[in-house]
Amino acid sequence: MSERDLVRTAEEVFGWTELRDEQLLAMRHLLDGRDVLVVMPTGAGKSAIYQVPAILLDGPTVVVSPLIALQRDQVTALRTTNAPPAAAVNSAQQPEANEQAWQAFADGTTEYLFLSPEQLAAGTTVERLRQRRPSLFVVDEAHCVSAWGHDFRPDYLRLRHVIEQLGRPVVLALTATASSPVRADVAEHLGLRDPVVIVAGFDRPNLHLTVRQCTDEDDRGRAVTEWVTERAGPGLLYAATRKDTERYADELAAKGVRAAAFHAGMRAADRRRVQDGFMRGDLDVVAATSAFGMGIDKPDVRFVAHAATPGSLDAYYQEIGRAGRDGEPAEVILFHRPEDQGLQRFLTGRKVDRECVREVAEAVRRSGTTLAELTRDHSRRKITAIVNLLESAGIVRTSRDAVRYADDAPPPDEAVEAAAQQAERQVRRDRSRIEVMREYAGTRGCRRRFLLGYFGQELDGPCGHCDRCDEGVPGSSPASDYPPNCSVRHEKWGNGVVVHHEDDRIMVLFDDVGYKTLSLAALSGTGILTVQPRSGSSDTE
DNA sequence: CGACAGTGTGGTAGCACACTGTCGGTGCCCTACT
Repeated sequence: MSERDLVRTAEEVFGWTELRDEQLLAMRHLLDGRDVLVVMPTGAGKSAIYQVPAILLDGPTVVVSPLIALQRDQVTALRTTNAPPAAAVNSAQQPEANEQAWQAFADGTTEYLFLSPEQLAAGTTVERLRQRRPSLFVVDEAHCVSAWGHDFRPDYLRLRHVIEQLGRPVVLALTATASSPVRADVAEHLGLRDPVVIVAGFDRPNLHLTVRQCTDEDDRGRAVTEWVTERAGPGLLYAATRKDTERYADELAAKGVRAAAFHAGMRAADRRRVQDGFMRGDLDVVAATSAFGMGIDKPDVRFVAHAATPGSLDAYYQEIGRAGRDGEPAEVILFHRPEDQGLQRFLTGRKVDRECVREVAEAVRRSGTTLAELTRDHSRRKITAIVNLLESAGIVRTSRDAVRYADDAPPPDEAVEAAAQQAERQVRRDRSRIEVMREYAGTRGCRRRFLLGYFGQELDGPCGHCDRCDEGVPGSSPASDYPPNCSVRHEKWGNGVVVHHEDDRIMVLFDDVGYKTLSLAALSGTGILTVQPRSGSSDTE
């Protein structure tokens, strides 16, 4: 099969006369049987990347998507084309509708089957998929593997086993944002084999970036309300807590702004009404927690303001990426307080219950067991998190529902220690990502260069379109012994990669301890940090 | 870790201040209740 087949199918079936280079490249690799990780903004045509090859590959395509609403949208969109039938199986449908979908899938009528990751927890689901030997396995919003996997969304972490059980179809992972460690997480958790990584569209030159420092909470509240009130919408205001979203929505409404709150604690009907109102243009501003936005593709969002600092630049980039999709100018502003880190530290600071880890490890070692068996005395979430932890520390192996002790694993006493260390490493990495947000807020250089550097994309000069550039930042990047993207080794922190440099300091991502900022003056002539020879990379950016 | 609400303390009036406790984000699924 050739590029011509792809182009012809795209036109005849979907009516697309033009494909972007990156889309075509990804499609070609899929047809060649390579696993592919695609990082592109929403609206850049990620869905097309599996929709077209799915038709040319022999066998159905399974799409795992985290939100039922997204699945519905995709199925509806496919029905407006000449593509073969698509179906979804999820809890929002009547059992009869699900059974019908399975029947059509078993008959071979269905080409695209959409599932939520939780559906795959049932052994019968995997068995039904296996019988049709899917040729393509798609994971949408793949960053959820990294962002949510550890306790909130454990089923995402089991995807790799499902993929194995299905006889390793070609895997396509799709995400709108992923810094290099998140990319590595995605590849690892999904068990991708030597994936082709395709990154496109990170730089969004029409977004003007600003950070405003706030001294106390009242000061910030006033500044945020005032700033938003002065702007013409539509716009998004992200806050840290549900209560804050409601407070801001009320305050804005009192000033005549058509504003509404949005968070996961609201009734489904209210959420729907807010979302539809915003899409239609009946609302100027939605004040939301991070619950708002996944799958939202409104082209004319004119600003994204943050009344609190998110826990990582990945999350921040994802949220600001909802501004200015139409390419017209849009404003992005962060109202920063160092105290925001308190909440983020709390949210990442889950403590390991060593006693419970020991119980689980011993139970598994005695006889091997199942998740269901283990969750009798504790919550499923807690047990799944512990099993995930033990697995990532190499103590236990899981397959489908069964858990067994690894042959080469140490006894439970040592295992608990290893698991605790693994968890601490995770916390250190999460916390270092919080630090990066502070660095971004405090950087004296060009904001866009900082942002893109974090995602591994270099910007030659200052962007000329952020608050720092408006103030006149130092011209070009200073010559450095540690250029961006170079591999380094630190005496204490081990191996890492330089992700950002300013005139007097650099930021390095270390494999073990996460992001660290180092003063160049303190490093000078000490040999603490040495440049390592470069290894190959398949990234195309 | 920090914000905020509720309670306690000091010195003898209402109020300022300190201390204590609680809460804080993302979605599916299944079951029990209206």
